[in-house]
Amino acid sequence: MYANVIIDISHEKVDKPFQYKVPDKLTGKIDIGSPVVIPFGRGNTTRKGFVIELTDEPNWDPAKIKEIIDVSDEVVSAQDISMRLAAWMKRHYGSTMIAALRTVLPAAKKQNRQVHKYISLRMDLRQARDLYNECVRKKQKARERLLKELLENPEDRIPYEFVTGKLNIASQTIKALSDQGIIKVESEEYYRKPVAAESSRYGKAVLSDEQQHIVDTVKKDYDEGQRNTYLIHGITGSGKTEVYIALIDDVIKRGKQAIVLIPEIALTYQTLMRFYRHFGDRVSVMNSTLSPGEKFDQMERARTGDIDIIIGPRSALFTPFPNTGIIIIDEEHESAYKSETMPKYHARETAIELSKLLPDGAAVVLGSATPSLESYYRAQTGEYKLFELNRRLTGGTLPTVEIADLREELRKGNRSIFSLRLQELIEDRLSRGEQTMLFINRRGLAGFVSCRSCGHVFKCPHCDVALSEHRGGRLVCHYCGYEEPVKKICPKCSSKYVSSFRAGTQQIEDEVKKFWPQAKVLRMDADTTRAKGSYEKILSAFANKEADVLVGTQMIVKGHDFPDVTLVGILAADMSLYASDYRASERTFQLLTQAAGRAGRGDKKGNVIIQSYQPDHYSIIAASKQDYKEFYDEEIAYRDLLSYPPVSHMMSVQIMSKDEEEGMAFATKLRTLMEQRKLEGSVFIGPAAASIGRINDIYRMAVYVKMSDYQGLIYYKDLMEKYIRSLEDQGKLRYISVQFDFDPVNGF
DNA sequence: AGCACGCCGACT
DNA sequence: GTCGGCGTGCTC
Repeated sequence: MYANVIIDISHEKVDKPFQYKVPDKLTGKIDIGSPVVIPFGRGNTTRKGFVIELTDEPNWDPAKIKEIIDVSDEVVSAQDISMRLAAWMKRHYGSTMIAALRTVLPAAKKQNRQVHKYISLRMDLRQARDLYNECVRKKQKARERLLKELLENPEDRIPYEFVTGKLNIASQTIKALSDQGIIKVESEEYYRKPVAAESSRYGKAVLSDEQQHIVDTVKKDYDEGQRNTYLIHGITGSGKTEVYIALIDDVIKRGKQAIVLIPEIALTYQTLMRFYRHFGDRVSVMNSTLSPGEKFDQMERARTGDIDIIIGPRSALFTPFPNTGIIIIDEEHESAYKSETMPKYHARETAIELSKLLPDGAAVVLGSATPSLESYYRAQTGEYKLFELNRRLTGGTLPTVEIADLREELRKGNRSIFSLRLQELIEDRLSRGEQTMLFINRRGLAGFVSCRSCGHVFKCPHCDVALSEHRGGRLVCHYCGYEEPVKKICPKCSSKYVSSFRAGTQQIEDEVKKFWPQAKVLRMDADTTRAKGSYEKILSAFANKEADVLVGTQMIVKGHDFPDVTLVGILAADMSLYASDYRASERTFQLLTQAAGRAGRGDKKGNVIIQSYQPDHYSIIAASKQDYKEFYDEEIAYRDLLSYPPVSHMMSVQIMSKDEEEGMAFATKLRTLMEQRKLEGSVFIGPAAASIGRINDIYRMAVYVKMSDYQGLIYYKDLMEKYIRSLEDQGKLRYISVQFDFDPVNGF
């Protein structure tokens, strides 16, 4: 048995695996991710390393392979935990160890180290000049070069990297000179701080009874040694952020640190500032706009105790705090918490695993106004502790929500995108100088086909998902591969208004201008926000009342309160319902609830119009009532019936191939492989073309496995991985790649 | 990174 | 000869 080990030193040249023999006495004690003590280098100095792979075959001259000395127990450093977490991610999500390590370990630290070392002269110039001459005479070239540089700039400190790099002087030489008292090596830490913090700290917010109850419970559990996962189901404006801050305060008092995950930094700027005002410069932010160097600096600041709190996207989970005490995941239902690249990890599950790996454990707090089915389900089963925050603290009354039946509109002869009721209300708001938001739900616009007369949607007879129209006039199911030709006439009501519904923000903008030429309209979508800063610019223009109407996609429903918005129109609420995956209803409900929450944030009463072709769909009805529980009960019954997550588990085996037929044949082969070793209670679906069947001329297809036992899915994954590896070793799998996605959130 | 090896000039 | 500094290359 051999183990591939990476050495615990951070330098490019040893940043690769080294192979060691696993001695008999250690077999079984060593696993992927284990910290081990190994002899290294000519002098066989003992070093710490981490096992990243175990194999039977040596791929190095066996005579040269040394033995692992021992498993390194004890002192659980931040790095040990990262390694274990990476190993867990590899097992749990089916990626390579290298990919897992890359995700878990801080980004490359090549340029711009956080610690700057400087070299300066430690003697007066005359002495130095004598020494220099002596070096010239003795032909001690390295010393000569360094002294020359120092003599030319006697006032300056020379950067260490310049000396070792440009001047090519070995570290030993520098050390010798330093030991002899000729030069001085100083190190100076500096960090790039992405946001200049306001140092003023605000006093404690007064918490409501509901809020205080959460804080007290979590504290009490913590004192009793319990490390739980909590779900806070709190409507918008119910004060989740104050609860987070109070919990963090407590954790910091205990000498521990806090990780706060948020979906996208740009969208929660206001929340961010609340943290800054409370914690001052003890808090730092990570986001995608930071350079790798800046990101690394934040990691370093965390490691060295310069900060106690990090706020950032899912990758902030891997912040190497010495002693993390709490992990908070805000807006936990957001799909951004699921990685789309290998390893396809979910921040929520990974946070919980991390809390278990931490030597003293950590509390995990999830918060959302519309929790994911996963979390609410686990709260129901008792796995998480559930808290409800039902009162709006910020005041403002809940808006009146009406559903406009678009089938009815068509019957009345209204073919415009706006229902009569919406037209009436827009007119009213324009006359009163109040603002309107028009929201178009474009998610999952894969080209579903519906009857505009009766609302009938063409669905797969086997899977209960909408069929998508593919070029060539066929309707295709992405789950099982079922196909049928596009029909010109609705099979239900014989109407000929059968069409795929496609409407963009541009169209809506034009339409508004046509109806109300006097209205000033702003548009926000992927096109208008491409330029840097344009997102904020549009939102602040709208906040300053430079426009009457804001038209946009889902990006307008998050963050930012507009007190003068008293009307929200959701133009095609069912758009996301027919996305061809099982989370369509959940996403629709979440989007509608959020969009509706935009109206009436000030003291004026708000209205919301939800336009839909399917006004009796439970996710639309529940959203109009702002009733989460009603939605949850319906949805969980559906998931249960069809064995979808969270009731069961699902693995998507994603095959990418240059050749369509070859890829399909391979997908079929994988299914057969699993069927030969079929486990009780597992169901196979596919292979079928992925919802995006081809990207960059690579064909994509998927096989799905549903099973209530997650470990069973891992068993299948290991089986396929082994098979794929054996093919790769024979060089037979050059144009096909396979990835696994467990409990997928984003369609493939 | 850290270490050893081989090379080279300087000094005894 | 030997000593000490320097540069290079390797580490399973």
